[in-house]
Amino acid sequence: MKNQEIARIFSDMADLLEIKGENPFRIRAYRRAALNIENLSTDVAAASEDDLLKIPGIGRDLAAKILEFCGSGKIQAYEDLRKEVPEGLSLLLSVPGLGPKTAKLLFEQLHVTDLRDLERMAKEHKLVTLPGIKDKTEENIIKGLEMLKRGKERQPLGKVLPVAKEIVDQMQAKAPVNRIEIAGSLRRWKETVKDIDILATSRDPKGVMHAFARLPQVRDILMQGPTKSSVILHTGIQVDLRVVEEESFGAALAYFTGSKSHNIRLREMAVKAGLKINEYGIFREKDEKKLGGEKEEDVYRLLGLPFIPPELREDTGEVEAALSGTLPRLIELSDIKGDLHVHTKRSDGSHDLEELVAEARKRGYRYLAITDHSKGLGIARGLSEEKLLEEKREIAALNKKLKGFQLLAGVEVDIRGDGSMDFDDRILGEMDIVIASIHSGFKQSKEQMTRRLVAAMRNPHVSIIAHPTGRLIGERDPYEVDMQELLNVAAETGTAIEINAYPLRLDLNDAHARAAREMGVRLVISTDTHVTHQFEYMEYGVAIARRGWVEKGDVLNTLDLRSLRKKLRK
DNA sequence: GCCGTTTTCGGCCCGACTGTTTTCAGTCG
Repeated sequence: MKNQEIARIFSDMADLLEIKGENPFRIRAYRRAALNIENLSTDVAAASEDDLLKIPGIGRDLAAKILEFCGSGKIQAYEDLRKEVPEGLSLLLSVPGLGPKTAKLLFEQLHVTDLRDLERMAKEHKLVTLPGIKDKTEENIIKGLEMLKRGKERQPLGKVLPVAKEIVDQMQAKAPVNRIEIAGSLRRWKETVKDIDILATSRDPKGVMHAFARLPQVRDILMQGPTKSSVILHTGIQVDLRVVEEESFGAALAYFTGSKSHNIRLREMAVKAGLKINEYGIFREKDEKKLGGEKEEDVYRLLGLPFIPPELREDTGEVEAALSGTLPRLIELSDIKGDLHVHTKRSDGSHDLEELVAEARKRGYRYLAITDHSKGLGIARGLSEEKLLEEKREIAALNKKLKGFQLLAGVEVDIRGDGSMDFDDRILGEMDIVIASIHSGFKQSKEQMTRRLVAAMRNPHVSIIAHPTGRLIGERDPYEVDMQELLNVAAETGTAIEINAYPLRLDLNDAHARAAREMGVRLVISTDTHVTHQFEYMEYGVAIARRGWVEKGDVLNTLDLRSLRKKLRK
């Protein structure tokens, strides 16, 4: 997919245009286009001009630039811009608190062209010679540079969400808050997040701000006003807290949940309808009369829209779908009837069958697939043929004792480097469920990787492909795979693709899940549990599915056991 | 640069906080 490259170029172009002091609306058009392309579920390289024009925020000009890039590998306008604005200057924008105006000023007056120049000048106390810059601004730039060095990149959802929940708990205990909720990209369950956004209501906003700044996790206070504060935690993550009145809570929650581009769409619609939306409510334009805002639903209702769930609010077609009454009925955690990817201590898990069954029943599940690793995966104590069949017999014996719950005897069979399966068909044919996945040869070419996965899907015994790109968010990049081809063959062969709910995997990701669904590919959501508390990760998997517009009917492990067994056979 | 049951030209979301300012520009979300 060329999408990410093109998105990055458009976003870079926006930065360069901003430094040049271009028309802000033109800049916004580039940013919006970048965002929409980044979140697109289909490959722009395969799109015609007509297809491109259907993408929100893409008009004649940007469509031509995309086609130019797909044809020649570059965009002339971008190359020209880069010649005009010195390399490194757009990097200045990555310094928190330093924007395009200051960058331009620094370049024109002091000939600063990169971060090293900037740091040297700031430390030599030269920045204060510029108009509008005094000691405090210079200090803030030095601080911003330090923050940048410490790294402020996006962090995985699974690491940040528990931190956010802990802060909410502490605030509830220590601060005079009434309601308090996590908002922002965490509430949208984005797979990585840049910061934590929290919204609260209180009769004593100052008291809330005071308590917030004194939380033990706080390393640094970035700003603190009467209703809004930002801090940095010792872990380096930024937390923004906003306090509003009770009667504005819904409007503020909508505003603070974003995404930014979704909000802009709503506000544009509001303007056209003679309304105004801000974080305090929804107002009639002519007389400023407040029409609503206590509940989040008010915002959508007054625009004539059904409620749009937070996971969909990315401006990737959800507003259009809401307008035409075609929003999906998203899958919910309670729809999940069982987990189809679980390890025992026979391979690299920590529990025996009875312990896993007890934990699954506690969650209201009706079935569980036991899928230990295959023999070739020595590092995970993969099972030999004999051990696997022994486990199968044990499962059969246990099943006889269980009421209203069944175990499926399965295996997570390794797809070898040459595309062959780590067990032969005779063994695989014995199992209730066969998951195939890749654990080695991550560096192979896209063609080789795709060939391995396609070979697995064409095996009549393989019902599911697990974690199909092998990524670990923030730790290991996805391996190269032709996703379009993978999904084509999945649809053709009836092989289900897994959304792995382990928070560092979340693979399929949201965009791929959406593409899969549109192509009629069967999905499963599984936790890959090795230790029982990991069953909880199901909510992450369901969230990613929801971000991919996935409905209950798209997911096999929402079925009862009978129907599931039928669908697992090809 | 995009977009259109107000417009093919002339609009384009809205507000908090900071610092350097006597009323506002810059930055951020």
